[in-house]
Amino acid sequence: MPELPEVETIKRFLQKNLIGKKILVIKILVHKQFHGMSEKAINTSIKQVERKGKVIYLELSNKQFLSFHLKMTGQILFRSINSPNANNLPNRHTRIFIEFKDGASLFFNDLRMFGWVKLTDKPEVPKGPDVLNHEFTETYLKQITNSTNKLIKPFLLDQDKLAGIGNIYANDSLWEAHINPQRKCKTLKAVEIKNLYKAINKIITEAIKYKGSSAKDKMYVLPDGTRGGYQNRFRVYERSGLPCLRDKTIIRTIKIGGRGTFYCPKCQI
DNA sequence: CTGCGGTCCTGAAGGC
DNA sequence: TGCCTTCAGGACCGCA
Repeated sequence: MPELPEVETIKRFLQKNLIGKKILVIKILVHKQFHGMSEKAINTSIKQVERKGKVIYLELSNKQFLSFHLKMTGQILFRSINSPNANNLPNRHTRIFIEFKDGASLFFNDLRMFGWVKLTDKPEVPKGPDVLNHEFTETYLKQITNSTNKLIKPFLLDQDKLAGIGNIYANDSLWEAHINPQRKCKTLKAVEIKNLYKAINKIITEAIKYKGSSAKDKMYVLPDGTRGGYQNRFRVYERSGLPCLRDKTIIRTIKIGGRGTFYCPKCQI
C-alpha cells in the first residue's frame, strides 16, 4: 500500500526523469481506471511533478493535471530507451501507459485494479493537509483529534483530516508514541498528542530516507524496479507474534475497522 | 453533519 | 493433486 513515503519517493524519481518530456500517446488497457479525455494530453509536455497525501500528479503544459492514486497494489514504472529490462513492459498487470517522444515510457501497473488515473483541470487530491506541509502542526493535530469520536487508529487513516498516512505508518507511529490503537481520540492528553506528532514526523521522515516499504506481499517498488528499505525497520507492522523492540512483549494483531492492527499490549497504553 | 460497514479486485495461502 | 474458502486493504458509497 503505497503511502506518503512511497509516493514521495516516486515523486522524487519522476522529477529527475520526467520533466520536459512530451507525451506522444496514452494507451488505456483498463478503461474503468482512467477518468477524463486522454486525447487532451497528447502533445503536451510535463511541467512539474507534485504530490499531496498519497496522490501524485503531473502538471502538463496545457494547464491540465494527470493525477495517480495507487491504492493497494498500484505501481508507477519508468523505462527509458537505455533502461535495463526495457522490454519486459507492458506486462500482464499494466493497465495504462504513456509513451514519450524521446522513446521513454511510464507504466501504471495495478494487480487489484483499485487505483486510478485522472486527467482534470485541477489536481485530484485529498482534502486534509499533507503530513509534510507546514499546516500540519501539533496544534492542528490537537484540534482535529479533539473534535471526533473515532478511535485514534482509524482516525489517522482519514485523508480528509490528515493526508498521507496509511496502515503501515499509522501502526508504527502509534507504537513510537506509546499509544494504544484502540484509544479514543478525545481521551488523548496533551503530552500524548505531542508524542504522537513527533512520532508521525519521525517515522515518515525515516521511511522517506529508506525510500518507502517494499513489504512482504506488497507491490511497491521504485519506478526503476528497485525496492525500498523501510520494511527492515518496521516497529510493529507485520511483526505479529514477534517480541516488541522495546520490552520483548509479544506483538499482538487485532482488527480495527476491518484493518489489520499491530501493537504491543504492554508499552502502548 | 458523523461514524460505520459493505464493496471493489486478484492472487496467495490454508483446509480437506 | 485439486478445488474451495478466506484474507489482504484505500477510499467511495449508502445507511442510521
